[in-house]
This record gives sequence, structure tokens and C-alpha cells, in this order.
Amino acid sequence: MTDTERRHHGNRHGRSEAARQAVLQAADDLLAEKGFAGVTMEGIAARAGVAKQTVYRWWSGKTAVLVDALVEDLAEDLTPPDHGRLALDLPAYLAQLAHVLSATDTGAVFKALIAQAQHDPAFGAGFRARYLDEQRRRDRLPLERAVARGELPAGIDVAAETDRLVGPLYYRVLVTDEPIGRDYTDRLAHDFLDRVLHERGPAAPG
Amino acid sequence: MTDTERRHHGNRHGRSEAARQAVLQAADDLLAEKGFAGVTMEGIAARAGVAKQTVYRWWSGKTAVLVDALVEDLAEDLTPPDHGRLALDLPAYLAQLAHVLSATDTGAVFKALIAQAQHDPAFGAGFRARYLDEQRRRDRLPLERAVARGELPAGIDVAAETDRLVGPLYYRVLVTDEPIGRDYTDRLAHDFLDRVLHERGPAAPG
Amino acid sequence: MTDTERRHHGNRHGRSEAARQAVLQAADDLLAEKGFAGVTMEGIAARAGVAKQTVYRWWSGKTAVLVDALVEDLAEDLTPPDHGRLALDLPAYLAQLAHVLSATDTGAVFKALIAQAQHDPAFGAGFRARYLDEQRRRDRLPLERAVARGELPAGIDVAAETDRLVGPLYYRVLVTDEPIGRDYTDRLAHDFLDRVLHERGPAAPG
Amino acid sequence: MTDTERRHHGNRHGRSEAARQAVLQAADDLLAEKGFAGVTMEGIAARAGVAKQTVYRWWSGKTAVLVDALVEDLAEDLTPPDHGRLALDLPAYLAQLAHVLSATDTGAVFKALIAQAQHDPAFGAGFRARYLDEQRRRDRLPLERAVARGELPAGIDVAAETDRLVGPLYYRVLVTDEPIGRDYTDRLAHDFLDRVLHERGPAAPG
DNA sequence: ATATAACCGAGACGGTACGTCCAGTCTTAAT
DNA sequence: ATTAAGACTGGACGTACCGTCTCGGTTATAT
Repeated sequence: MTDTERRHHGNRHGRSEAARQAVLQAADDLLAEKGFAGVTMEGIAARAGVAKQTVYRWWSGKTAVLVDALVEDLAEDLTPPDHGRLALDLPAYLAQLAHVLSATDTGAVFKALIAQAQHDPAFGAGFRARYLDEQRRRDRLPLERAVARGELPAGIDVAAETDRLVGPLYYRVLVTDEPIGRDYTDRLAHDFLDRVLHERGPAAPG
Repeated sequence: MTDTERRHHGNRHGRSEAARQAVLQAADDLLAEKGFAGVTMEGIAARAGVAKQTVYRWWSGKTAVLVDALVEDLAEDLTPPDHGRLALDLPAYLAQLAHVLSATDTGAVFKALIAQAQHDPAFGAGFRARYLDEQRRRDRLPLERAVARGELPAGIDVAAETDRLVGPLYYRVLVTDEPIGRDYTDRLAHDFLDRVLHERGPAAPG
Repeated sequence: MTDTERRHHGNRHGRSEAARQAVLQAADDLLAEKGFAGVTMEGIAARAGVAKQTVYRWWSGKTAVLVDALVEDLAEDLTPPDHGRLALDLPAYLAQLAHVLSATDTGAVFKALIAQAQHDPAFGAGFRARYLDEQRRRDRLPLERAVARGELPAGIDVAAETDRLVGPLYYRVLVTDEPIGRDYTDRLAHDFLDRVLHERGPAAPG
Repeated sequence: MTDTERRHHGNRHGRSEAARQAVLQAADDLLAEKGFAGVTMEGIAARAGVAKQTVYRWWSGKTAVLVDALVEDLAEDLTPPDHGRLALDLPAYLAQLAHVLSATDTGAVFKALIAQAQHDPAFGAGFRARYLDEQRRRDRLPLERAVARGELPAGIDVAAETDRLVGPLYYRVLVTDEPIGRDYTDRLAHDFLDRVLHERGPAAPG
């Protein structure tokens, strides 16, 4: 470090935004490069060019850093589409969700944090309150909009139906680690639409 | 160490079964008591009354110990029932699965290992090959038996349908951490039976 | 850890002198109490009330600690006397040297390190450069002063003569482990003086 | 090790001489190749193609093995010459001693054991009783023979004089690690002969 | 302008656990 | 009776991070 460039050394206005960004980026990079175990507070600080204490001043641990890193990325990556028709929105959103979870860095961070939630229930509670509940609201948006538009009956249990739509996706991502093709999500969406439409018709002939 | 009691000190027959059992039990107990972070190789050895090297001789790390502990426990905890009728077997199995996953020590070990599979892909591959594939076969048993009995059409995609039945359960356990009541699993089973029966036209006229 | 006492926890001034002293003292004590095999890095750290990493931060191993402990002790224990007459200085110094080597804790540390120099040539080279060369200079001081005063002929081979004076002492200490009495060192000194005085012919007529 | 060759697996006739030789050779080799720290009981057993327990059955530790290895080699390497004249025997023996100590594998083993004697006083006592005393007798042989022949006065203190002759050699080997040339040993011998001859003559003219 | 407060870097500290190596003991089956 | 094989307890090794602490320096604001 022989550079003579001017660097931030603190001020009384509050935290250094540059340091904050560098830390989040470093955590993201380390996770992508070396996996969750390769993310350490010391490693984050070193790669961000920041003192370890600076990281600890603002975050309680590496998972807290990753949560912040995730929050920045995820809202934009996972905005449900809104074409005005459930038959378009639902398959599109399921495909988008499957892709993000299984094939992006954001998904990797997400999986790591879901994993940490199993290992550390206290973290899990905070993570769910802070982040996951918001994600569930996003997951429900397509159905809720359809209800508002009258496409779906008002009495439908949106939360339960959403579980059945996204549940298999998370299951494949987290448990079986199988690839999720477009056909898989399309069939999921199609069968759902089929069922809810027939249910309110003259379903059972007997 | 002046005790004269007889203890196992190794012999050419191979490993000590007593040590093996003690290690698995210790790992199980530690996970239940102190969580995943509280399980350490040193802690396992100490609680099992065994030298650390003995644990390392047979397992590569704490997750390997937990996998073995899980394998022993899980086969008996999760035997799918076989009453000969899918309408009985399916709800019973889903309820059993939900209970084991969310409310038993075995479930806690399972969640910890699924979590570790996210953190460590190499472990994940081994864990899935060694254990999860077997578990998926168990999950599919109710439907497969029903197909064999002729209760379900032979052309049904058992794997995909199983995903839709158990996916929401794993999702609730791993992601949302919400309690899963008997009504939840019953509705899952009921809706599935409803759908597959109607799909094949006016199947059972009564 | 609810104590509120003030302790050193590191600062940017560099290392803790208290920790350094505690480590050297602990190493010294352990060697005296339990012998060389009883000196371990873990033991040193534990007895010094210091983290193991702190010892490793500043020393590469137990022998390095002992070298530092020795350097502190030895300069004062082995200051050659300077009465201005070789006939006084030489027997006094040889007796002092024999005593320190064979009957003090400092001597025990010295012997342990000489031993380690046999076992580990790389350590030996460093030890000799760092410490032994200085000790040899001390050993030569009585003769060199005598030459400077004109008591001894300028052409005398001080290094070789010193070898012959101290060599038998080290030999007895390291090899035969026999006690060295005052008569032994006095005869060594006396015979040396006798020889060098006669060598130059009718030297001191007066 | 898939060989099916016949190997010794014990018998009721007593210890295996082949195993004994293999162990001693293995210890010697390991010391020469990897230094004292590289000699371990497990390593000896492995290299000798012998079970660890077999080594422990006959030796108490690696130093005991090395002592046995040394005893076999040393008697022949260090036999004092006997030409019937001290002026020939003494310089020859000193040169031989210096060479063995500083430039042979036997000398390396010897130095390692002298070192261990510093670290472990109990071993030191045994080593000196078992081996070193015999070596000291060998060291004194040239002078004792000269006394018997009348070359030296009967009243001479052979032990003390031997200390002064070999002490500087051991000192250089163990402490300073300087090379010992033939001139060094010759001067040692010459000066000794000079002194003891003049002492009994009309030494001090005054 | 000058202090002062909030932040920054650097890095030493007490700890815990890691995974490895070797010591020395014990048991067994084969010779 | 001795051997090879090898599992066992136990302890130290040297390393990696943890989370805490202290210090000296930087800089905008409040005096």
C-alpha cells in the first residue's frame, strides 16, 4: 500500500458509504468465489480494504453482511411481472423465481442465508422478519392481483395456493438440487389454473 | 487414571462398535442441546468419551458424523404406512413427514444437513447420493403402491406429483418455519386425490 | 468474564511487554520444573496467562522462547570480572562459568539449547549467530584484557587458548556431567599461566 | 502391499534377529536423512517393515534404539591406535576422534544422544553408564599406555589431562560447530607433550 | 480558529476449534 | 513366545478466525 491517494478516514457525519459498499461487494464476491465457509469477517475486511473493526461496527457477523448484500440485489431481481392476465403472469413469475434461485449469485446468497437460518434459529427469526416475509408478499402478488381483477374467486386461499406453487421450486432448489426447466414451471402453473377453474364449475357430476 | 476397569483399547477385528455408537449419540445430543454451531469434533469426542483422533479416523468432519446419525434414526421414523388405500396412506404419510421434519430431533439433524448442503456443494452431492435419494424413494412409495394397485393411472408422473405433495412441506419447514397442522397436510392430500381422479374423466361414477 | 479489571488487549503501539515478560518467565520456570520435554507452547501460554496465538505471533517455537529467555538472563550472570590482573581474573571467571553452567537455571536453559542445536542444525546456526558468538567473546575477554595490559605476549592465539580453557568445562558439563570443583578450574588457570609465562623464556625476572 | 511372499510372523524361539537389525538400520537411516526429529517410533517401525509393538517390546523409545545402533558402530570406529610411542599415538587418536565426531553418521548419532542426555537426565544417566564411560576409558588409553611404558611420569593425572585434550574437541563439535583441522589436533598434542616433558625437568630457572 | 466528536485504519489481544502427528497401550490371529 | 496389524487414549502441534480492545489520525461541525 504505497499509494498516496486520499482515502476516507472518518468524519463526524456518520458512516462511510464507500466502506459500506466495499464491504457488501467483498462479501458477495467471496461467497461466489469460495463459498460460504470462505466468507469470513477478516476476509471481508481485507478484501474491502477496511479495518475489521469497521465491519464489526456496523454488522454483527458475516451473515448480517450477507443479508444486507442480498437485500440490495433481490428486490429488483425478483419483481413479479404484471401483464394483467394470470395465465401470463404466473408462468413467467415461476420461471423467473426458479432461475434466480438456481442460477444467479443472488440465489446463492439466498440459499446460504436460508441455510444459516437452519443452523441459527435466532438469525432465522430475524432473517425471516427482515427479508423473507417481504419475499413471500412478492410471491403472492400474481395471485392477489388476479383475485383483484376477478380472475380468481375471492374466497381462494392465496397463501396456501402460493405455497403449493413455489413450494416445489424451493424444494428442488434446496433439497434435491435438480435443474428446473421451463416445462416444469409451466406445468405447475397450468395445472393450478386448470384446477381452480374447474373447481368452481360443475365439478363433481355425481 | 488408576481405574482397573476393562475398556476397549483397539484390536484387529476393526473398529469399536461402542465408540461408534457413543459418537453418533453424542453428536445427536449436542445438536439438540446447543444447535449446529455447538456441535464440534472436539465436543463430540469429549462427550462420547473418545479420543479426537478416533472420531477423525472414521469420519471426515462433524457433518459426516451427523449424516451417519441421521441414517440410523430416519429409516425407522419415516416408514410410509401401507393400509392398502391411498386415501388413507397419503394423508397419514404427509402428516408423519411434517411431524418428523418440524418437531423431532431427527428433523433437526435433517435440517442442519440440508443447510450444510447449501454451504458446501461437495458435501451436498455426497449427502444427496448417500441419503436424500433414498428418502425421495420413501416419499414416492405411497403413490407408487397406489399405481401398482390400480388406484392411480399407470401413466401418472409419480416423481412430479410427489414434488408437489412434499414440496410445500419442505418449503414450510425450511423457508417459512411455519407450523404445519393436520388440516394443512389433509387438504394437500385431498386436493391431490380430487384432481387426479377428475383428470381421467368420469372415473369413479359411484 | 465479568471482571472489570483493566487488562492489556492490544493496541497500535505494538506488542505487550507484560505478555513478553510473562512468556519468558513461564518458559524459564517450566524448564526448571519439568525439564525440556515439559516445556510446550501450550504450557507456556497457559502458565503465562496468554493466548497461544500470542506466543506464536512473536516466537516460532519453544526453543525461540528459550533463546530469548536465555539472552536476558545470561549477560548479567556471566560478566567476566576485571581486577586488572589475569592471575585473579582467569580463575575467577572459569569458576563463575563452571558454576553458571552446572548449577543454575540459566545453565539448564543453556544446555537445553545446545542440545537442541544438535537436533536441529537450522536452529543451531541461528542460535550460534544470535547468542553463542557473543558468549565466546565474553569467554575471551580475560585473555584479551591481559594482552592489552601487556601481561600476555601480543602474539598469543587468544581464541585457541580460550578453547583449551573453557573446552574442558563445557566437556564436563555436557558430556561427562561431573561436578566441577574450584580446584579443577584453579588448576586449569594455573597451568595455563605457568605455560604461557615459561614459553617466552625468562619472562618475568623480578 | 499386495505381495503374497512369506514373511516372519513370530515364532516361539525368541526374538527375531532380522527384525532387530532392520530396526537399528532404520533408525540410523532416518537420523541421517531427516534428523533427530524425523526419527519416530512409528517411522522406525514402518521403515523396518515391523510392527510398532515389536519395537516397543525391545526398546523403550527412539533414543534407546539409537543407543543400540550407536554401540554397534562406535567401538570399531574409535579404537585408539597403538604404535608404542605417545608422540605418534596421541595426535593420531585426536585426529581420529575429531573426524568421527564431526564428519560421520556415527558422530551424528553420538551428538544426538549427547543432546538427548541434556534434555532427559534419566536417559543421560543411563547413556553415560552404558556407553560414555566406556568411551572415556578409550579416550584415556593413549596416555595410560604411555604411563605403562614409562613415557609419562607415573604420578600424572591421566583423567584430568585427557579432559584437557578431548575437551576442546567436544567443545568445538558440540558448542561452536567449527571444523577441526589436523593442525588443531596436532598443536593440542604437541603442546601437551611439551608441557609434561618440561614440567619434570629444570623448568623454572629462577 | 480551534476544539471536539464520530468515524476510520491498523493490529495486538484472549480464546476456541480445527485437522494432524506421534506416543505409548492393548488385543487378536497367525506362526 | 513372538510377530504383524492396527484401533485405541491422550496430548501437543501450528493455523485460522472469532470478537474485543486500544491507539493515533482524519475531518466536519459546533463553539
